[in-house]
Amino acid sequence: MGKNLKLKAARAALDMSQQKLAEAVSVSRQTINAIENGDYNPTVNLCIAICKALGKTLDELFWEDETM
Amino acid sequence: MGKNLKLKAARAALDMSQQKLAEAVSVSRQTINAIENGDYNPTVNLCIAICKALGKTLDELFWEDETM
DNA sequence: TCAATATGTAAAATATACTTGACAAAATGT
DNA sequence: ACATTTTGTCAAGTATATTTTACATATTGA
Repeated sequence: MGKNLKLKAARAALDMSQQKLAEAVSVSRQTINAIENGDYNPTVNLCIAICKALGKTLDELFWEDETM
Repeated sequence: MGKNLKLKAARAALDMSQQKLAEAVSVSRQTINAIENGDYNPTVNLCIAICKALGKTLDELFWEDETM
C-alpha cells in the first residue's frame, strides 16, 4: 500500500499536526500516522470524519490512493 | 447507521444481485447485505472495490450516507 | 544549545470488519 | 401453484482495524 500524500498535504495546508487531527476525529495519533503511511486500510466512517475535519471529500483524499 | 440506498440503487441499475457484487469484489454476500443495510462500517478499500465494480466514485456512493 | 513538539515505529491487547454455514421469507418467472 | 433466485438475519469463528504504552529520531523555536 502506498502512502497517502493527499492526506498529508491537506493536513499540512491547515498547519495541523497528526496529533490535532487525531483528536479532531477521536482516534489515536498512531492511527493517523498509519493511514498516512499506508500501513492500513481505515474504515469509511473514519475517512469521512477525516475529510470533514480537513474540508475535503472522499474522492479528494481517498480515491485512487489505495492500492488494492 | 442508516441504509445505503445509493449503493442499492447503483447495483439495481446494473441488474446485479448482492451475490454477484460480492463475487466481483471478493467478499461474502452477507458483507454486501450488511453494508447496504447499514449494519456496519466497511473499510475504504472495500468501498473503492465496490465503486469500481459499479462504475461510481466514493463520493457518489459513500459520502453523506453514513451517520457518524 | 536546550527544551518542546512532531513524527516513525513496535508489541500486546481490544473492538469490530468479515467469513462460513444455515435457515426463513420475499420476490420473480413460468 | 411451483421452483428458483434474492434478500434478511443469526451465531460462532477468524482477520484486521484501532488503542495503549513506550521509545527513538527529527524538527522547530527560544
